[in-house]
Amino acid sequence: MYLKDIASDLNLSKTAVSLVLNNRGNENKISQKTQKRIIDYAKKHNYKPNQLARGLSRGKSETIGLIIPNISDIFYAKIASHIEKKAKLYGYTVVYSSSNENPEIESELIRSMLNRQVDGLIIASTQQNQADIQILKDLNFPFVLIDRHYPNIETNFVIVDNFGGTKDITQHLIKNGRKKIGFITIKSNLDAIEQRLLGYQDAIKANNLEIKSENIKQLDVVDYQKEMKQAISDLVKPSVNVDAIVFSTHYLTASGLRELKLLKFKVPQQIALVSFDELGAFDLVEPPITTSKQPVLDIGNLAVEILVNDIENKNLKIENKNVLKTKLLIRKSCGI
Amino acid sequence: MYLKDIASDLNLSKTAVSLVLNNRGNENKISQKTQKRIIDYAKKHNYKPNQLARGLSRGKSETIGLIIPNISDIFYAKIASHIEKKAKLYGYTVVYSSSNENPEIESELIRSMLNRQVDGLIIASTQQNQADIQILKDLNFPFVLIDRHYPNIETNFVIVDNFGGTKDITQHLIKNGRKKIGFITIKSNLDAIEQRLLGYQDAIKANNLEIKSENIKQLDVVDYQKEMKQAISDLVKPSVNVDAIVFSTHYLTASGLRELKLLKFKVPQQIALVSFDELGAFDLVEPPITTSKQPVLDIGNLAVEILVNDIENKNLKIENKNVLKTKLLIRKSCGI
DNA sequence: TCATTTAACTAAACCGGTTTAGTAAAGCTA
DNA sequence: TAGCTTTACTAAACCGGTTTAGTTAAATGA
Repeated sequence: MYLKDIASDLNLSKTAVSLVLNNRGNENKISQKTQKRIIDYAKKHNYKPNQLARGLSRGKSETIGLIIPNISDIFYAKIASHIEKKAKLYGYTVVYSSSNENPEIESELIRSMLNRQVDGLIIASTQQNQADIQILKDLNFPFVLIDRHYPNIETNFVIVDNFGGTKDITQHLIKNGRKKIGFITIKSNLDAIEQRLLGYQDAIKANNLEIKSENIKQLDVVDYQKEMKQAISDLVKPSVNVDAIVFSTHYLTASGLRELKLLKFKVPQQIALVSFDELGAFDLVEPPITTSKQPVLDIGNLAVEILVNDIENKNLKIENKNVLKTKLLIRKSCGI
Repeated sequence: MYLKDIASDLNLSKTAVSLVLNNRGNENKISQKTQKRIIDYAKKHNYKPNQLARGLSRGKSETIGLIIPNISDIFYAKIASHIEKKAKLYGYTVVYSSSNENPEIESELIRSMLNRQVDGLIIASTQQNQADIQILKDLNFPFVLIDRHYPNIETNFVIVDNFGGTKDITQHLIKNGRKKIGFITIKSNLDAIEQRLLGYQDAIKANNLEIKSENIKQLDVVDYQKEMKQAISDLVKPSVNVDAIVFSTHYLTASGLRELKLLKFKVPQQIALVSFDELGAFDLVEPPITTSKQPVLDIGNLAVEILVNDIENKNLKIENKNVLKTKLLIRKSCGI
């Protein structure tokens, strides 16, 4: 059932039908009687407009594109879920794609989404794609960066206080008497990862402890599972002998704990540990893991609010640069 | 840069440009020289067709719609990730939406996806929406059901052997000497959930144990966290006194273990437990949890293969009704 | 009572592609 | 050298909506 069918069935023009079904009947002086006929007929035949045709002629698709590194990472999956729910409230559908941390794929995805006429983009960027972000900005195309942003481009963003969050968990270890604290992170140019390292170092410094390079391990993003073995054994060997470890991501924490268990270490008695970011069952793990939890709900909601505001030019006074606080969840792994 | 711009810049018709850029230059006898001019010019100006216009006129969108209960459930997130990767190989983009187990939302999503001219659908249905599935079938619209299917409609599907998987883990408990085995599941009409109960019961029967209704707890899908307390205390009270519990989903397992820990039960010494389906850190939990792991990679890949085969009418002989086996991962929670 | 306004519509252009049905010119055949 | 093919294109219709610029008939005003 197409618009023209309704029109011819009711002996009306496509225009009249289109106007009425878009709630513009009154302003266009279509009589109440005719409006009712159209609406009733459309409802009766369950008419739904072809969104491609609609999008093509209006230059709008009521669709938000979401580009994230990986939908199977629970962190991004949760954000995606919140984004979807919030977007739905505003009448938008979400198209998502994963970049797998590959800037070329990200670039291709951005272009492909534009060709699909998405009305706006939410991007957790690889942070190695400044060019496309700049293009989006120059085009004045609505978009919001989440989780990662480009410090030297002025954009909307919703990120997390990685520095503060990591500083918090590190301080917490120190407060509980740990003095030789290791830090395991990934090799990465991501600002978020950099900030976590700085947060760790800042906590160490602030407490008059020494920042030792031998205490800091940077693993390959892909091969971290293999490299974890070496990293842990380096940190526990007598000459280093850390009494606590800060992990910069949830998957590193899981991997590290796995390794410590294999080596029969007592956590937290011999080695305490804390994690930046949370995994589903971190409260069930033995020992339950102290984390800085990221506010995934807020990230998703805010991103959509900013984006929709931008798309629809509502100019609600929404702060468009957001650094959200993490929440410290104290559990046993830090050795209280 | 639009098609017509290329055409006028090169003094050609839109037709010629369109044909060449769709690799149909040769069959339409466009000279090699002209083809090269077009291709070079398009590349130079980074021309990308408007997908809405393309979709509208071809009646195809190169898009697959994915409808799942909840993208933030790691099980579906993983499937979504595999679907996306596989779909990309075939040149399709994925649009997803979550139904939140609400059949009305599911129905609305199916219609909305059709209006968006998706070329095919992959649906993990609420199983309370037979009507729409039947409509899709009657329309001869390409779709594949995953995770849940409608036993009395002939459709493509990729599901998991819920019966066998649950029977396996239950048998495993029995083999290890457990005799009074509880079963905690959710109240649900889902065939998958039903099959898990039957698998549990079948294992009990096959081993000449008694199926007791007091051993079986069915919790509300939404309020399971609250009801878990009561369920566990019912199962452990002296008159029932189970020595093992089978959980029918990963989140029930997490919740149940949390409760058992609160009550200071020794798992698996006093109560062993096994889980149908896996959560990220189940190997790190204390004790590590024995599960029947679902083959998420295969579910995703197969679903896309069947769907694309269907969409493109390739008629590769792909089995279109698939019941995949789960994999038993034996860890300490079952008390070996 | 005739000009003007208003109510209630509609025809046709448009969005940016694809596709059908040609066409002009060159090449080939008899 | 007229008639048929083939080559290398193109004009215009089409996809299914939205939107602009009217049009017609009735109502109002001076």
